[in-house]
Amino acid sequence: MPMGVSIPFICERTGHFMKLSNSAKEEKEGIIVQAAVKVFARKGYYHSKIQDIAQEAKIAYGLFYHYFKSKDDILLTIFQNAWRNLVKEIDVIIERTADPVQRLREVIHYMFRSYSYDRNLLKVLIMDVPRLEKFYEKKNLVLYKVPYTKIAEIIEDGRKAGVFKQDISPITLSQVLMGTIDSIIRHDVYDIIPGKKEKMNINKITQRIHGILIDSIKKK
Amino acid sequence: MPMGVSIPFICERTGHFMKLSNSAKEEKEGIIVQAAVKVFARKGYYHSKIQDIAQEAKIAYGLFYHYFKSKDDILLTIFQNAWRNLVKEIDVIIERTADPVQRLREVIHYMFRSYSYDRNLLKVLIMDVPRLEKFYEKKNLVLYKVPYTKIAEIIEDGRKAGVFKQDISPITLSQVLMGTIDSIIRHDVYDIIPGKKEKMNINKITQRIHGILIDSIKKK
Amino acid sequence: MPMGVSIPFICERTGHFMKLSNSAKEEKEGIIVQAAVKVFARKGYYHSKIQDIAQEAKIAYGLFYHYFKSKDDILLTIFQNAWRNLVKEIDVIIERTADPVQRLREVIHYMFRSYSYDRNLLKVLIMDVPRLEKFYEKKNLVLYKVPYTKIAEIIEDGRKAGVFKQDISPITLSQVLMGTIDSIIRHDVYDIIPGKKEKMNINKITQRIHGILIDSIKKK
Amino acid sequence: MPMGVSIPFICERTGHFMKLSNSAKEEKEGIIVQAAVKVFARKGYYHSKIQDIAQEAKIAYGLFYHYFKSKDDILLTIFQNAWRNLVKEIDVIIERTADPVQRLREVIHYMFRSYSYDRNLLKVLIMDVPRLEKFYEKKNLVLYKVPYTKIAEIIEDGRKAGVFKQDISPITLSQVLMGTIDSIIRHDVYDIIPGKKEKMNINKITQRIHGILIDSIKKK
DNA sequence: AATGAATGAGCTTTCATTCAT
DNA sequence: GATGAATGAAAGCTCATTCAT
Repeated sequence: MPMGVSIPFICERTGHFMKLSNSAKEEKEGIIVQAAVKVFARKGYYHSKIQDIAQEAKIAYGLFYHYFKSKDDILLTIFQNAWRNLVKEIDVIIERTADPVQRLREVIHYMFRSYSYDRNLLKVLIMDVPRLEKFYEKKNLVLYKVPYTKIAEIIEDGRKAGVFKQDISPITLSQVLMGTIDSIIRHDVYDIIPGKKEKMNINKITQRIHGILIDSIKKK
Repeated sequence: MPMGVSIPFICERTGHFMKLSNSAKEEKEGIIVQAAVKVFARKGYYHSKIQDIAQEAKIAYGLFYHYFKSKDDILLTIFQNAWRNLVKEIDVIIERTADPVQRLREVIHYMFRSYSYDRNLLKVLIMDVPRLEKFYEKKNLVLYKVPYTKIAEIIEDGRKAGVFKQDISPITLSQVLMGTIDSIIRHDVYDIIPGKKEKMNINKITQRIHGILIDSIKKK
Repeated sequence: MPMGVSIPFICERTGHFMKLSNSAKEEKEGIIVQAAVKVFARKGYYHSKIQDIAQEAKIAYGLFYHYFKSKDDILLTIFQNAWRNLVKEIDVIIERTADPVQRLREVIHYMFRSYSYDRNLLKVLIMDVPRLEKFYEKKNLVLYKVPYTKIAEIIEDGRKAGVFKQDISPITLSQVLMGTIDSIIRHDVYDIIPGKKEKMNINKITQRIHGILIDSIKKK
Repeated sequence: MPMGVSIPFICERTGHFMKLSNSAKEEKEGIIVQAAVKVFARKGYYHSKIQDIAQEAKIAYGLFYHYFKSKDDILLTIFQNAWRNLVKEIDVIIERTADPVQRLREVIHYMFRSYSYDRNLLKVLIMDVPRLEKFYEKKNLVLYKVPYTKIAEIIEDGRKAGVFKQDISPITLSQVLMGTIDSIIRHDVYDIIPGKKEKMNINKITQRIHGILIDSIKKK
């Protein structure tokens, strides 16, 4: 399953991907993370200086190190926050919705909605996180795989319920879905660079992707 | 369409992605490029030093600059060579095969075959090229998009020929296909890190992906 | 005369090198100084952070600056306290004992006793104080030289009293004595690093050093 | 035995403590080492910047790292060169001179001569080397102890030959000698800081130290 | 073509010190 | 007194690139 990929990540409740915490400490942490996402997206991780992040966050750069151990550390934090939100949201969808067809639609819609909400974050997740050595530590890889597994489970549920065909491979289909979304977002991200471009039509793109997938797996 | 993506790139004739040139100059150039791919794949572009490449190629590091203008330059060269091979191969498939269903199978097979042949190159194309500023120069973006267009054309041909349904979006389906392949390879690349792992079963994975796609678009 | 050297410094009355003060302020000050000695001995002055000292003293690091002007300041304080104790103790010995031979024995014994009591302090005096710029201010150099002068006076007294030979150089002999003690302690300090090692036999080492010195200067 | 101490180190043949090598590489290395000694002596190891050394050596500071792995590395190199010269010189004296009394005189004289020749080096050895963590690696401690052992052997030889008293402790006397020299030089080094002061009278100081030592151990 | 010495901008990180609370 | 967030100067080290040989 592709990573750095079609990863929605906003928290639906807060509309934000960092916890808006009460404690001053966590609030400032959130400000710095937001700044980092912006800067990383704009210049790329390796071309971003701590100074850039500090300026964006309007803090002295020394303070960065009060909140994060290192540049790597904040990138990892970004990944973990985003991914945990994604996992949480899929869980919410599963709980709220019973129909597998509808579940998949909601997952797809959430992903595009999240991307649309903060393209920068997705760009960072796609482009920068996978080159981070620490990303490949077991703990992170385990987290990374959770959404892929959950989607496969949705499909498997549908198969058991007789809604989907019996001869499908849920895990492959999970990859097909995630890969497709990834591909679309990625392409969008690449084109974003020059700046122009109207925003993606979330409803339309969701409809289309969902249509293709369901077409391919729904019992007829 | 995802880039840095499911991009096969070996030249079927030579089994290699660099021209095996006659001139001594070009031969050495090829050796250095091969070394660079290996090093970039292992350490990532930003952690790779010219010295590392030189060592891998068994040359003095100063000599690197006789063959390439800069570190950026060689990464761009890698992208261009790979992509041109991909384009060429799709053209060959189109010329050799008329049936749209079969064409798509061959394209998919070629991509996985290429990946299987040199995982390092794919890893570099996926992970390093998209972070290179020069990649976003018009010339390169144009080249980058060609395979996506060509696959869309194959699908469009199939539609016109009445083999595929009429109400499909060829360009979206091209993205679905490329995204899926990307997703699978990417996942494989991530897992590669620890080292072990048996090679992907090319025929099986081709069959499965092709099956899903065709299932979704073929007239019944 | 070597500095940062064979300088005993405990106060015989209190068994401690800091005044055990009544005021709360001075008590906390003493705790911090003790912590600093420990940390400096372990990591060296330049590798010791205020934070380390604060942790060792179980205080917040900001509080350090309520008690000391700067990092330099506390090191200087350590030197001055230690040295004043040394001077005071030599005075006590001179007052209490008349025989020059015995006086020297007591001085030697006190020095090794002090070292044995707190190796850390000696290590700091030997290794860290002499690299402190402020140590070379006149005020401190004057203080530093006092013990050397006092020992030379003891020897000069013995010469005048006819106990020691007439053709000796008291100041040189003071250096011989201090240098010897310094040398032994220093060697001990270096070896201390790995951790093990039984404590120095104070009586034996005193006897030996005293024997050599007296042998060399006593009238026969 | 004190270290960072009374350590002569010039090579009598070349009048220099670095090998004056033929190879350009080693020559430049020597220049940088000389510069480092000068700078370390002037500002202390921790206050010396690589930039300072580079300026003193008239090189670009990046070049420093072509020749030395780190700042620590060059300090260790200084120690090792100096100490090897000291060992070598003691060997030469032992070979050239049979009489233990004379041998000791020559060792003492060599040490003061070396100090007189390059006070900076001694200052660095005394003040900076012992705070270097790597100095305490076994390899270096072994090297460090060699001169102390060799001097003890000279004394032991004299004892066996019946020139010195039978009831002496050669290793303690080695410490007495080295400690004394150390003490004198150290004191000199401290006073040097303000700048003035006439040079030490090598012959006179040698005579005096040698006299005290021999007085104490020679059979009468 | 080949070598590797030379250059120096650039970057992360550390940490003493200050200060608002 | 006590806390620790905030500041920013400082410094070690890296490494792409140039160039003399």
